[in-house]
Formats: sequence, structure tokens, C-alpha cells
Amino acid sequence: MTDLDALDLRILDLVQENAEMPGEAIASAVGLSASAVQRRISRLKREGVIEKIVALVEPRSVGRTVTVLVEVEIENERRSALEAFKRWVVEAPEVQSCWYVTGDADYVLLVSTRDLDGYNAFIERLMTEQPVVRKYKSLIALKTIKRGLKVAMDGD
Amino acid sequence: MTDLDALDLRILDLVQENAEMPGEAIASAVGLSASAVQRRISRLKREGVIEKIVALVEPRSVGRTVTVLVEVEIENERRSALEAFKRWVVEAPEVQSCWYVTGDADYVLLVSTRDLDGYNAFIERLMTEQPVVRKYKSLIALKTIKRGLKVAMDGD
DNA sequence: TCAGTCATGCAACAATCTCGCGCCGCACAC
DNA sequence: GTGTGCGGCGCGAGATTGTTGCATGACTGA
Repeated sequence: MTDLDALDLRILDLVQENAEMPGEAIASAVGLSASAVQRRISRLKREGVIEKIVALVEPRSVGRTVTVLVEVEIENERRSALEAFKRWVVEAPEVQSCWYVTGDADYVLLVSTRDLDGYNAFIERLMTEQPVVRKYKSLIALKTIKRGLKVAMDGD
Repeated sequence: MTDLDALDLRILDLVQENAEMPGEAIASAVGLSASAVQRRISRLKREGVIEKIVALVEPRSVGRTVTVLVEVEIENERRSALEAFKRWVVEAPEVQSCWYVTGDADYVLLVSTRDLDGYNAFIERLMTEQPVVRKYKSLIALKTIKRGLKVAMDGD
């Protein structure tokens, strides 16, 4: 596996917040030269530590007003149908994230749609196209307090 | 407010997937010149449509093995304590995202920790430092099927 | 001690972004 | 219709940022 030193972690901490920061700025922050920083960053990308660099878009400003956490229960039977379900989820543009979880629910989906009509259409599509879904529960996000996928680098 | 045309949406669709794509590549994909694309992107940033550009880090590769969705119930009383709770959540490094939701739970937290000990420590800190939290339920993510915050640009 | 390895800093180079310019198309007034 | 202003465009020069080759120094193991 990859082992990362303290400098790598500090660099990751910075680029998770702002990936546009020039190598030179990171360099002076962590005490390296710009080229050393760039080399580390491209290594981190090559090794898959940095999955990708993406733009975070404010959903409301592109007309996506509805965010829902959907808890999904599965007919715990055929395995092939489960694979199809997962593929469906991965390809569905409304689904931002999806986890297989412990507890009453089997999967939790983070879904973003234009409005409640759009969400309803999504759920309808889910239930008709994926019969493995036995039931679901919608936790509609009335307010987003914090939004991100940043992982901490220090000791929790 | 901002109104975005079809070209803006196509650009946003691309940079949400890969923000490193050179302006020229985007340009040829959407049928513009590189400088026009760059101008649009900086306008989108200025207007807050693009919140920021960030690196997505694979949690396991930095030693974060535990992801949990925490459903939190609140003592629906003092409003000031609620504000303190939200501030706490925003500042807690383990919390990646947090939504105020409908349903039995009041808030849902997306939490990432090094291991179950780390998660336990987080919960303990949450419960002792934030008495507004009446109870909670942990949905431990055994597997991440899809991870991202990309919002769809087309018609759902 | 002596290679060998690896990451570094520096400097040249390449790629990308930024910005001013002139141009075109559209809307509105006359 | 014709004029005028506005806004976004493409082009190109210059600035910024990223990439790569090379020599140096630290560490490792024989």
C-alpha cells in the first residue's frame, strides 16, 4: 500500500479545501519547493489517493432545490438483482452517493432533484425498475448544514 | 440572480467530473474558444455557482476506514443550543456533511473516522458536549457504492 | 567505506490561464 | 431603416502555473 508522510497529509489537507492553490503557495505552507509539491501531488493522483479534482456546484443555483436521503430496504434474495440495483444506482444521475449500511435499512441514497415532482419521478422509476427494493423511507433535507467530502488528516 | 444557458450547464457538467480539464478541451467539447470557456468558468465562480474546486481523497488510503450516517434526534427546546449544535457540527473535522431532515430524525450527519474507536470517541464527544442531542442512531457504511456530490445538469 | 536509492531544489521549458483588443449580433430608439 | 450601445465572442500577447532533466545531499545496506 501507500504510506504517506506528514507532508503528504498536509498537502492533502490543503487541496481538499482548495485544489486551485498554486504549487508555490502550498510549498511555502508546508516548507517545500513548488516542484516537490507538484511531484507529490501527481504521485498521490497516480496512486489513487487523490481520486479526482472536481468542481463543487451549488445545487440551488442550477435549479436543484431538493435533496433527500433515501433509506432503502431490499428483498434479501437474489444476488444478481442486487448487482443490477447497484449498477442502476451508480448510473442514476439523481444519485450523488450511496452506501450499504447496517441497521433497518440496507442502502442509503443521497439524491438531488429539481423539485419534489422530480423526486417523485425518481422514486417511481426506482420502484418500478428495481423490484428488489421492498420499501423505502425519505428523509427530505430541509436545510444543508454542511456539505463536503473532506476527510480529516490529523488524529480525528 | 444568475441565469445559466445551455453552454454553462455543459461546462458545469464537465468540471464537476474533472476540474483539471484544460479550457481548450472543454472548448472543443462545447463549441467555444478556450478563452470564452475560461471567462464563463470564472464568472461561475464569482457568482457562487461553482463553490470551490477540491480534491477528492480516497478515505481508506489516508487511514479513514469508517464511514457512518448518524441520525440525530434533538431536544426541541432552546434555540440557542441548536445554533451551538450546528456550529459544533460545522467545525467537527469528522463530519463531512450534515442535513436537517424531515422524519423521525432531525439531523443526519455523514461522519468519517479512522476506526470504530475513533467513531466511538466522536459520539462520546457529541453526546457530552451537545446535550441537545437526545438520541442517535448509527448507520454504519459497510460499503460505499457511489461517492460524490455531482448534481445533474440535464432534465433529471 | 562505498554504492545505490530516493526525494529534493533549481532552472529551463511547456502548458495553461488572463486580459486587452476589435468584431459581430442583438435590442432599442428614433 | 439606421444608428447606438451592450454583451459575448475569438484572437493573440503576456503572465502564471505545471513539468521535466539534472546535480546534490540524506539515508540504507553490503
